[in-house]
Amino acid sequence: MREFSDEMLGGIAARFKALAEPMRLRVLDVLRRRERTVGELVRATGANQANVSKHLAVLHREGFVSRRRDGLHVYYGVSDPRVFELCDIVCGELGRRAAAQARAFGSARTSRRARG
Amino acid sequence: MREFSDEMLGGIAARFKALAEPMRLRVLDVLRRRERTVGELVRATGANQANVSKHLAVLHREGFVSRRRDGLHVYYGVSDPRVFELCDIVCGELGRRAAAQARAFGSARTSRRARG
DNA sequence: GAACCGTATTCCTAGGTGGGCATTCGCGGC
DNA sequence: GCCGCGAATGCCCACCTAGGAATACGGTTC
Repeated sequence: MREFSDEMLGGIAARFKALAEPMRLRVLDVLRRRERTVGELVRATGANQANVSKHLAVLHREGFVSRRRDGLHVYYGVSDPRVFELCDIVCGELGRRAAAQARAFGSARTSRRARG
Repeated sequence: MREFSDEMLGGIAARFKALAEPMRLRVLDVLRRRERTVGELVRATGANQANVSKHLAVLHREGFVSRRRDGLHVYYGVSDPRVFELCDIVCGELGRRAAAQARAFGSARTSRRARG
């Protein structure tokens, strides 16, 4: 009567784990607009080259980014834009929770407008 | 020029991390249909009571499940059904990748149909 | 082919975390 | 109050992993 099998749970968890890292999310965020070389990502994120490569390997293994070699450079891109849907859903809830907290803390001042 | 601030990245990553665990996903899966007590979840998941409680604490901290006390029992429920959207998106990609792999492995037999 | 550039990989360490166990807490029954 | 039940917490251990430094790999240029 389960919706997900054990194997599926493992696979889903593995993909979530790939996203459960601020630096990897930042990499994806940088890739949002267009594909980038590893060097560009290093500059954009502030992390060192080895780490960026490792994070990219994880994202690639889980199918979030694509890889393309061009001479000395390797270009990475978002292979499925739905990953941003994931972030938006998570982020939306985050925003709602923050708003709820704000209402709770500042209820005397903002309660009317907050829920109005 | 970033879409997400550092703070947001941390929050998003924290929520993904809460989902990056097969046992927690299984708990959510059990809660999909209706709310349950901790004891019911223990029986349904096969994990021991302490672990289930700890996983529920994580899910609760990140806002995925709600809590309701009723006498000796504590009922947990899914506080935002969108969490299943997250799983479905991730799972859908998983399915597409599996299908692609199946095509790759079975190319001798299916290559004509697979790649046209 | 030697030097060079960009990228990937390896080794290491410190910190985080799931699981098991024992204990404590919250609440109701007696 | 004491006991019993369900749930939460603390402690421990094994494992994993992000990050840093050094090194290896791949490809281009001369």
